[in-house]
Amino acid sequence: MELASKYNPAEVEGKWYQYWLDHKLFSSKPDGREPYTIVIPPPNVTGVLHMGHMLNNTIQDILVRRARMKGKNACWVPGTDHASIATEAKVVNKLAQQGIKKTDLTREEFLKHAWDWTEEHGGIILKQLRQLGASCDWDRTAFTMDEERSESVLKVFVDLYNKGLIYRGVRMVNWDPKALTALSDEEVVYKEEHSKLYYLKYYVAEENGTEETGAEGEVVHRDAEGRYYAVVATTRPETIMGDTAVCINPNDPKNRWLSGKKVIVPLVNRTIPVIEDEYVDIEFGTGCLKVTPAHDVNDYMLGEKYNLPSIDIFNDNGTLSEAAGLYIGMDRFEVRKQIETDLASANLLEKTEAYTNKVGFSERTNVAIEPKLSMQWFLKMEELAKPALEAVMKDDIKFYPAKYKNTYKHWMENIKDWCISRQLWWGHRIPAYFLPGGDYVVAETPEKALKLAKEKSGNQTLTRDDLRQDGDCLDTWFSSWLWPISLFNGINYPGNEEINYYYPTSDLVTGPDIIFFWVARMIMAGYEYEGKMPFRNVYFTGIVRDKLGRKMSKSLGNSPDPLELIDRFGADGVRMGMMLSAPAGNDILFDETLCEQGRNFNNKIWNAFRLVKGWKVADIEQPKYAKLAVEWFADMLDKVSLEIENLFDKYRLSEALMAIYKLFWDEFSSWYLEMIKPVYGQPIDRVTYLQTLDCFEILLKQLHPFMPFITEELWQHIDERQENESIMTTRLLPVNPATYETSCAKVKRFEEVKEIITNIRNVRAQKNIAQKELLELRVMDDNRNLYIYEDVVKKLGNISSVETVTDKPEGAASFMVGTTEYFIPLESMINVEEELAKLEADLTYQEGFLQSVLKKLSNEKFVSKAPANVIEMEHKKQADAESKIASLKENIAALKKLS
RNA sequence: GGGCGUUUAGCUCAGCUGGUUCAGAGCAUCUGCCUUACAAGCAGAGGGUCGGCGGUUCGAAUCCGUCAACGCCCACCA
Repeated sequence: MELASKYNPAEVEGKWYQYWLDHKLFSSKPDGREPYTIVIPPPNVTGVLHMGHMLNNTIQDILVRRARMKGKNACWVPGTDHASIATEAKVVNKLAQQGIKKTDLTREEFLKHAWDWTEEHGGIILKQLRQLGASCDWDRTAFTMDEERSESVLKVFVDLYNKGLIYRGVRMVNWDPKALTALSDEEVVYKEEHSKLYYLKYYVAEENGTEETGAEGEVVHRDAEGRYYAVVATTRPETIMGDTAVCINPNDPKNRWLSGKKVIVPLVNRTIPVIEDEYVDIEFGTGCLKVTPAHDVNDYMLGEKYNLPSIDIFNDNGTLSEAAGLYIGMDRFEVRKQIETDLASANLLEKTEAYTNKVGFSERTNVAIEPKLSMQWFLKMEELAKPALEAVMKDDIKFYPAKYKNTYKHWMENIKDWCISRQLWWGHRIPAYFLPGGDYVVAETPEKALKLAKEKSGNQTLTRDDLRQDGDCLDTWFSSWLWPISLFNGINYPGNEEINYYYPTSDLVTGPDIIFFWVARMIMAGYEYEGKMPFRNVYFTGIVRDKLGRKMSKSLGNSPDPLELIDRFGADGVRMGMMLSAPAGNDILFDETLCEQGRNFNNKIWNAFRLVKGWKVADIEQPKYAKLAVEWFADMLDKVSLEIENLFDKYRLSEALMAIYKLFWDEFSSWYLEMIKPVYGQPIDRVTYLQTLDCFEILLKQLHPFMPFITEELWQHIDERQENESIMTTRLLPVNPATYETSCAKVKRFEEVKEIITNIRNVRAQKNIAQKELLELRVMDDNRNLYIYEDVVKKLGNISSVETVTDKPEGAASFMVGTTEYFIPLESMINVEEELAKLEADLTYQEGFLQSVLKKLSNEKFVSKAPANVIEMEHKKQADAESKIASLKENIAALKKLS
């Protein structure tokens, strides 16, 4: 077989992916095996693959492929999310480009556009995942708005409503004036903004003068004409039209004089009361707070408490409404500028100050959130949260890394009701139907609703047309929180075979940014609807950043195109590049050189394979060095395999990969293959050859979860394979922990041999002696290891003979491994001075080391308090150092005689 | 404002319940090699006061306190 000297991923990746698909190797059906299930975090249906997906899905694929090879029935369920607000925004934009306004369309027309868009762009991302090698069971591909999922969502809504957990009411919500919808608290991101603090004058109304001023500590304002006024600090002067009170703290002496007064809203000239509440911070601004119940969450609370009127001065799109009386139709931020000038010219603006505050922005549309009173649907969370919190705290569900338990706990303990309605069209429409009188019923279908409506109203003549369905949609997360259940139809057909088999799923791999949006809610839904956790482990990935630590973003242009990376480095190379530096929960600083490293590794594997397969095989006796090598490597494989096992158990995937990387590159390629390599042109013995292929196969299996394509390609070439066979379906056999200790011991023993060889190479390098030139090796005393591995040392060191000596040879380079001394006779090639300097440096070090050990041992406290084994260790160090010093001194003396 | 986390080699990170010659790995760097598997490579080498200070201990990268820098999450100071 001829293989190119460089691995070409493009040639094999497509071929094998198709092969896997053709043979249904990703598909899963319930059977007698232990299930291993992952549900994909559904990407937005119209999304495009980015580096975050690459990381996330690579991890999932590694876990799934490994589980499959461990003999589990692995099922990775793919799908997409309708992403209500994001997709609707995209569709609105696209329509706008065609000159179509959403408001000009009926709901049905708009949804037609949205579905068209979804069909056109939807699922691209899933196709892209195939290039990465994702081993999803594609036959199970789902969509949060497909029939089964939609049905589940409505069922759950009705159920929660009937349980009294869903209610409808007018509340202060986060309003997105661009998307024209309410948002949940989680969809609001707070950013610091440099703005101004405006100090406004609120004149005291004439009718109730100010005669009782003058008390200690009061701060009273009067203008040139002697009129009294209060000063109110605000960051939002444009909301004064909605003011219905001014509030002071009853314990604030500065503002005592305002108690019981009425004041006049600037420009608006409305007279409003001064109320008192301890909510007001005495130290902030002037200690006077303007109260705008319709446009601030806290003011709303005050309004409720003191029964204040509420004036909604904004339209839904953030312009001022008729109710404002002024600036009608102007945008809120325009008004802020305008009103500043108007207030100033009316002499109602005392001053402004620079001020930095936090402003909420819509996560999706990035416009400033407007707190707004509106009628919305809410889900009560308190009861749902209890079992969900406990599950994580008790580690029934494990978080990796565990630090997110804290974050989770804090949120769950302070959970607020979830605003689940959105004023959007793209999504699951709320199954509430209004009767002509304003009453409503909640049911999964219009038919059921009609039946209920008749019962509720007692009016049997009602028809479908008399019922008006609520126009709102449900929050996207109201469907995704059911994902692990709805994918197996557990809501529609409780207790069906699939849900019983696959649920709870095994691992969830996702980003910590959606821990509340999604993870927490899935846990709640899991306990509510299945009585069980939705997954056993949650692996939180980090955020992919560029090498400067910046988030990858379109606007910065620092996000590489994943598909282009795959073209350049191969899917396996990119996968490896991502995994090499992605410990759970840590952000990964992505650098293309990581992919390069991945590609290089692929090439290394490729070439190692080329070497082995290039040998001629003969039925000759197995050389001793080869036999030793095979035995050693078997131990090495055992040792590392168990270590990898343990790392996987702890989800330390990048470390597991590194362990395999070193195993393959350093141990297998650099040591093992060099050991067994036959002399050029000579054949290899059959025994070693076959054993080497066995080792190679095990290595490929260990590598396969990380690098599926190249491992499949080479595995197919190891032997004659049947059509339908795949490395995917081979088993990764467990390591026997009982033999681990002995394997480790043997591996360690061989490390000494490696050290001897390295030292020989060093001598060659220093003396400029070519590898071809044969050398001799002398050992000071009987060394069992050397004796056992003599043939290996001879081969790799190119040593003609190894002899044990009792006297130090003269004119030889020397080195020590452990406490044993080795010599390489070189006669004339020895530079005495150089050699002396080296030995003396070593001697100085050893003496210093001995001193520190002796100091420790002469410390009475140490000797009396440290455990025996530690003291013993120190004694051994002492003895070793002393023996080294003795032989170094001898060598130095001998050398000096020579010079 | 509260909470959490991080700080170890030029870079990215390991280092679990203190104790092997414990200061590590990969990458990068440097030196020598185009040695017929691989220059996307081979053989070697150098490099860190473990963020600062203080404490506990026979012994601290590891435990405690404190300070500093950075990051993340939460929170109604207009």
